[in-house]
Amino acid sequence: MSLTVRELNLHLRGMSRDEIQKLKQRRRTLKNRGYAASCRVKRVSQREALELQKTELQREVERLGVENAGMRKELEGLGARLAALQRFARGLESGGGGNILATAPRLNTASVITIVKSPAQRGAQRDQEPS
Amino acid sequence: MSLTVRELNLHLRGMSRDEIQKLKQRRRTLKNRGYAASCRVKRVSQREALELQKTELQREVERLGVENAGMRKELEGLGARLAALQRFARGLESGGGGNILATAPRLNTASVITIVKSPAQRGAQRDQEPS
DNA sequence: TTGATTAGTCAGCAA
DNA sequence: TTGCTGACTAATCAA
Repeated sequence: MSLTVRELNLHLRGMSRDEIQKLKQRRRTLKNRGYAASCRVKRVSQREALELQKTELQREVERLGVENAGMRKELEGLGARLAALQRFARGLESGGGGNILATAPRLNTASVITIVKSPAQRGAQRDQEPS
Repeated sequence: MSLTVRELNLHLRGMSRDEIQKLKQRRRTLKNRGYAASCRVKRVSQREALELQKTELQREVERLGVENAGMRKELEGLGARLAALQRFARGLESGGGGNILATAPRLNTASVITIVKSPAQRGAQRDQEPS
């Protein structure tokens, strides 16, 4: 079966035309059988590849989603801290030029420093409204 | 061909056993032809569905990636603003209890307020160090 | 019996 | 000629 045409012809000497045609057809049929088989194998492996890609993409979506949620939470926390600082700074401003100490006493300054120094994970600071 | 067995038998009266078997086989063959066809159709539509899902997932990954990059940038900006505020607050602290004005004059207070008031999209404020 | 699926066969296209 | 693929057939399995 795995002979070239030339090699095949070598073995075909001294055969009737009919026999030769029959043999060639047989050869073709056997080859076709193999082609059909590899065609099916290809079909299956392509489907599997597609499913694999799909799974990987799903994993990627999951990963990005988690990362995304984490950053959203971080942004929320930082936003709350900035808002608290903004309220504090407004207090300093509204007190007038010369009397900062009245509206922003030593204690408040320290608390701002504390807020600023704390890393990132406290959403409760949103509630620290100075009224 | 779309008759039930009962309906078929009605038309089978007065036929030789051979003819009946032949007809039944013919019926089966025709049905098989249909089954094979729908099997191929199914195979194709499943593949298309898989490809569609893959495309949608790729789009989702792209969307999440963009959203992700945006938030990362936002976090960066907020972080810079908080750091600047922290340096300012440290300046207030190190000046001692009674002399806040010396280390945090009116001008600096105003600049902090400006920083705090601006929404979110300016990365250049990192350079506004109160010194 | 019916419907689905697999493997083998042939037709027909493309390289 | 070779290789691939669609459609058909028969065999086989599950329901």
